Amino acid sequence: MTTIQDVAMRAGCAISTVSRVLNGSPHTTEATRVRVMAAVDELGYRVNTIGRSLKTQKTGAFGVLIPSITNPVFASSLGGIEEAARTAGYDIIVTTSNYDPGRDGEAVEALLARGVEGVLLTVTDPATGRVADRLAARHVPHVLLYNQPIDPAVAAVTVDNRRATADLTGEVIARGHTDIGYVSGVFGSSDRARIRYAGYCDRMREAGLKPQAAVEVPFVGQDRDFVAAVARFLNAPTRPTALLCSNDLLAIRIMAAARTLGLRVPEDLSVAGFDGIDIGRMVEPSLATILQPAADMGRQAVQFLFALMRGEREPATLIMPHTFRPGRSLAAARGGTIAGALRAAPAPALNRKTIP
Amino acid sequence: MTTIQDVAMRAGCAISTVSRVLNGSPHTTEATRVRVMAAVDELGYRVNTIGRSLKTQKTGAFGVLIPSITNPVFASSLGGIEEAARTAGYDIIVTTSNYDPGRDGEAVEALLARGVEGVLLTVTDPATGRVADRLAARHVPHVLLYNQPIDPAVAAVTVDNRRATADLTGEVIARGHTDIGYVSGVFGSSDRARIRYAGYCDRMREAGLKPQAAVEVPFVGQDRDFVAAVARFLNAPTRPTALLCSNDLLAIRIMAAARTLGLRVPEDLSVAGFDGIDIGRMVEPSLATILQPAADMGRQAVQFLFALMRGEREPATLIMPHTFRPGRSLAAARGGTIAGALRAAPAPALNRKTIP
DNA sequence: CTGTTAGCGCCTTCAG
DNA sequence: CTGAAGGCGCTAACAG
Repeated sequence: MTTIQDVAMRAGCAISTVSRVLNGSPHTTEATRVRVMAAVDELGYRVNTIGRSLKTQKTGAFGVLIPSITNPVFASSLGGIEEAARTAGYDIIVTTSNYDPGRDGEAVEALLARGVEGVLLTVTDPATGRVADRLAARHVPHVLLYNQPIDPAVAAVTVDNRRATADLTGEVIARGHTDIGYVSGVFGSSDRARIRYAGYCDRMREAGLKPQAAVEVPFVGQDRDFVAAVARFLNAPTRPTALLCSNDLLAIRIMAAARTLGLRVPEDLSVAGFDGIDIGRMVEPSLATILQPAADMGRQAVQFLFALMRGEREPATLIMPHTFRPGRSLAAARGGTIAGALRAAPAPALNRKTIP
Repeated sequence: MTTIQDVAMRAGCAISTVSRVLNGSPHTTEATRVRVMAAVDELGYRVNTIGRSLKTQKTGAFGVLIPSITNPVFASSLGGIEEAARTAGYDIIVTTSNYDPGRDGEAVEALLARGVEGVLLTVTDPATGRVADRLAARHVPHVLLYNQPIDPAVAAVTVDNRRATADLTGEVIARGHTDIGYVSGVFGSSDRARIRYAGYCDRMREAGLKPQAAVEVPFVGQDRDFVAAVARFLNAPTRPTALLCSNDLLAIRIMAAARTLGLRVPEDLSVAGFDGIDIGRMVEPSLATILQPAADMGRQAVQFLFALMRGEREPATLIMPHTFRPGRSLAAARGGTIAGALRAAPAPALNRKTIP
């Protein structure tokens, strides 16, 4: 490894001079600058970031904590984050919690020990986890992403999940549906799921309709178990004509499960999601959903974090715009009655072969 | 910030003693151990990784370079990598090249400057990029992921892309297709695409069929442009009855485009992909593809990297098993002639509205 | 404008 | 078994 010392010797000057040249200090002669750069080239020298960090207390890196990398919505935001970070010359250290509240805490500790200058996080639940508090206690700038902070003093970039789901519910109602169900991931592992459900309830009541109890399905797990779980309520006599899902991945899985159960989407069941992942536009039928600007939210969160680090901004909640993206999965209600839908679907016969 | 010094004072001992306790050195009394740990707890002390790194020359982090985070196949492998790294107490620094060969080099430099102990990379093209050489020159352990190394002395974890595509082509041929096309991303930005195409050619020739020229479509870009590009060859009188795509994402986009053009999959056109991303099982029709164990490949690459770092293994190419995953997108050829397929699809009429 | 010097937080011989 | 001291690579006063 070649150090700044080697460069200094080669260039015939002091290490401080080399340091100045490298950091573009104004007080330096063109001649020495050239000499130093030449030495740098010849020796193939590259600053040792870690030596620098020890001195400056800056690591040029920040941490990112998300529930999962394989959910496209987080992958998208991570893509935006990575791009914005790289552009600013920052590195990112990526960790996942896999929706495990306990791991949120561990992950943040690890990030802190590594000396990240800031943290971007999507926690399992800001209400119970309180990881943001630990960050605040140690004066490490941080921005919540997707989460809706409990404490307004913590910075966040999100969409108005409640309003967005209310809007989406409105779209479903506008298509003549009155019997609208709600399926979500486990509430305990996602504040978004809870908030979105509240938005659904808002709009249902507003329209004089009765919000139905949310069906929580374990999101991760084997395909077979999932289909079985879904079958349990899709085959019930109370099956709704339209189903809102707390996120797109869930919606897409539900559509696949429905197909397995012999139900046609949207003829027998309309489905809508939330997130606006790309894949939703390519599936058949295309998925109606709420589009949140994931990549852009990631970029914005990075900018916000930098502003926080520079002390240029105070924590605040930044609400990004959401839009309704129509899709063939959401159609007008036919007849609009449960009876009609049930008649159309030969449910019982097909179920037996999929439910153990 | 509380340092090891503070702990030493609080515990009434020397810094070195604290260090020994923290690092589990055997030469230490139970009594002092307890005293030190108490001090650590009371002060909420956490080792400063960067101070330690400077001394030990170990950062406890390795770098990951992939083309894109938003392609599910890379997201999956990244998920596996992250998990394996975390389990081993390592952090990962993630960078992307966005399929830009120039950025491969930059990214590796940045990783090196940060002092990563190793690097996992999927480069744009190992033939032209030669980034692995730079890593080797600086004695930084590294493992190629997905890439097929030119130089057998560089470690790699991949599947046998050529053989796998040959297998897939065999499945298509077995279903009665003889007119089989190949679509891929730009060859210049993916060695996999080239190698897979070669596998297709192998099997076609073996079956006495004429391999068709690969159609390279720019993978990134607007939806409209993509459909237009695809329309150009899907509407040609020479349209094949089956289409092999160099990866799943491309295949799924092609299926969506085909639908837009009024073609039915698989009735008018069979489609197969490569990668085995989850979404492929949920789309309608489900996508026939080659499944490569992405997450597991990521994990294996991490293990390989660790072995390399410990000097326990020599570089080698680790070939992971691939499997054919059937899907409804690939059906038996009907009649098996171009004419039949053309008759079935009302192509010309529908095209005009999608091609500018 | 440039060189000297003192650490940043930690680990690790080397004495005691 | 424990303490003292040097130094990892670098930056930032402070002199010159």
